[in-house]
Amino acid sequence: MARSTIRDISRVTGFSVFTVSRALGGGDGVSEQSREQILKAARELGYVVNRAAQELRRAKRDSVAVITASTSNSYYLDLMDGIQQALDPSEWTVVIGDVAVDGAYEARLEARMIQRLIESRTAGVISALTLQPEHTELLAKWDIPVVFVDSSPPPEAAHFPSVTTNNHEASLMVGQHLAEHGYKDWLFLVYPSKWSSRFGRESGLREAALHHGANLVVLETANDAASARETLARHLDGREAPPHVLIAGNNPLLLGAMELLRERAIRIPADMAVVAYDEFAWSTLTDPPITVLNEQSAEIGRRAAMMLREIIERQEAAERKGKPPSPVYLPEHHQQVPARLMLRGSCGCALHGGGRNGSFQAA
Amino acid sequence: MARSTIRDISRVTGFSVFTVSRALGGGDGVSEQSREQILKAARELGYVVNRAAQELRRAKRDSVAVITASTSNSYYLDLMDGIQQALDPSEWTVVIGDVAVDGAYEARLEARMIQRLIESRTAGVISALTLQPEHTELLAKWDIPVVFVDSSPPPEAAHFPSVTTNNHEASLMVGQHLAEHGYKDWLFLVYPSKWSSRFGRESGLREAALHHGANLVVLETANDAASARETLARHLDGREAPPHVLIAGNNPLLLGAMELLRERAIRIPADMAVVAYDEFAWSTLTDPPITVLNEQSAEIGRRAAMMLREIIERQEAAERKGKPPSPVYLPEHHQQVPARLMLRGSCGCALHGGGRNGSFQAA
DNA sequence: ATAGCCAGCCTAAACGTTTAGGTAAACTAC
DNA sequence: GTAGTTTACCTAAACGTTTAGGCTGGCTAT
Repeated sequence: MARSTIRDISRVTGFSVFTVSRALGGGDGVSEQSREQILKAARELGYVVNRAAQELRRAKRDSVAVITASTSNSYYLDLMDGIQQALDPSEWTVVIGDVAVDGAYEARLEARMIQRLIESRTAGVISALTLQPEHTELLAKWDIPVVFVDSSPPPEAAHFPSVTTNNHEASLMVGQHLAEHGYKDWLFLVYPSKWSSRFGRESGLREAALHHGANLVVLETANDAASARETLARHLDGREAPPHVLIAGNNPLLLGAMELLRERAIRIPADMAVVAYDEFAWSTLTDPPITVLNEQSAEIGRRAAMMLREIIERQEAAERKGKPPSPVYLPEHHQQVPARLMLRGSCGCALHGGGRNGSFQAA
Repeated sequence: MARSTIRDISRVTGFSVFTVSRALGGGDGVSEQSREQILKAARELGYVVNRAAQELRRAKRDSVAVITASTSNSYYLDLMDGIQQALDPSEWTVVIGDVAVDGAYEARLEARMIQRLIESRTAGVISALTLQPEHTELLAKWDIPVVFVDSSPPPEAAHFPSVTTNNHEASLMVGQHLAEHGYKDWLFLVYPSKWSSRFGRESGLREAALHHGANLVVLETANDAASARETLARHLDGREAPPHVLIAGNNPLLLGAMELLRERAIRIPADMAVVAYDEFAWSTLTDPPITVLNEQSAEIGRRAAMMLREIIERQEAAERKGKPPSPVYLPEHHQQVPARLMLRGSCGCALHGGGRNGSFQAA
């Protein structure tokens, strides 16, 4: 087959390479008649533009990367949905870069991913985890804007934009509800602080525990279901009775915990109540249905994507005017999205029917 | 900041552009001493290769695309895992191309995706759905190899490689089990035949129903949870009693069905048994735990990726020898992976404890 | 001492686009 | 009828790499 180039079309039609490029690109300076003739020839030759050549020549870059670790977390599916919604696929290419292997974060992969993104001159990055300081620095050096979602920028780059859940608030809400149930002995099973949402979640729970006179134990585990299960098992082995309530820091940890509780026949909520961060598809169908904090991750994704798009467009405008091409980050580029507590059976609430999906929303 | 190029390094070090390229690329023809000097300069300048320029110049392409629709199907997470395992990330870039919006397949997106893959001269494609004939033709024209997973090639391209579950076999196994329970009235809730795994699944159930003297109703729905719920609701409204057993064609359909059954307070398995295709993380924790057919999608992904890699390597070798660069597909490039039936409560089996994960495997 | 070879480096041409800058002819305004 | 503008097109130079081919000067084998 003939991998045809613009030059081939030029040869066939008799037009210059310039005219062909213009005709294909939809620019003006070509008569309608010539354009049609050129397009026809292109179709017949099976021409497809060579993106490498195109990107090399033009400054404009149109792909955006989303960096995540542990995509098995259903949180990210919604997040991606929101991002896709805000970035018209005919204009932007969204590539997702998972820096986890077997669900576990790997620093090595993060480095490789950043390198790759710079190599391909990515237009912008949405990161679902706090990147290592040297990597934000590198991206800044190459004028590639970054928006953090569900995570904060590293302290060295505090001015970088972010869209997060108001985790402290959300945890206060959780704590309030637990207190209403009368639970005094709380166990918070949580992932490492590599994922910065931990800080707000933990501080909120601490404040709530203090305020309501409850005892809070924080139990850290690696960020996957199997580790969560192991860690929780060891912890429960070391104490006489289970806590009043288990608070799972995210969806994979909840999964691991639930597997263990089922294995040990610990009844929920009779023996121990359970609440968790992260809404997920099966939450109403488990035994019992799980009370979760819904972060509206699709909304978070949508906002982050819009923010990034705006920053990139501003950057391009500045560049056209000959101004420095560094992205400009403003105070309004820090947004917080409120969360909602979805009440179901696992926290101890006795619910009759509930809404269409068997859930109530806390007032 | 200086977006430095090879030329800048050349200027700084005094070596020619050629030598710098060789030093960075790890080729020979450069003394160790010079190389170190060059690498040092590159590091100091913050040099990062421009991939567009690199790809333009060299023939070698190193990125592989996975085409899916409806990634929310947990099946695909495992599939991706398997693929990633087989393609060393330092050598290959795996990009995932979702051609669904809001979980629903869109032909428009498939066309755009194929276009994009050709534009960027992707080395190979793994497709989780039967591509449209004109698209396989287009990829063939550009000598881009394709391996189908969990789906067959279009009839026009029957010789294209594929790795699938032996769906017919698997359905016979399901049917056998349902017959053992004595169910005679089967309802198969299934996605459109755009996903070709439907054929084997349906034919197997038909054969089993015939053999065991059961009545099989096939109910088609769009491939997402919300549609499944609607479709099933309408179907149940139209009949006196629920069927003996509902067979959900995949994971999203199961989710939609379960939501409906819960809403209508149809007890499982007392009023109606449930079995489903696709293993998923929460299957043991639902109420009741779901009996599913486990297709071992990670294994399928691994095999497909290895197959694709081999085909690409063979293709490159042929090209180096001046032979035609078309990919060569062999008979052994059709593989089937057996499935396993995981027995849990929803089919009517009364299980005591089960294995560590509350499941038995059918003999 | 001569031929042959090799390591280490260079020059120059390619890869397939886009774009800056130009020209000739055809219109428009007066 | 002239000057100015617009339309439709062209030539040639980029973009940042890799690579084919060539040139040294020092080493080895005879």
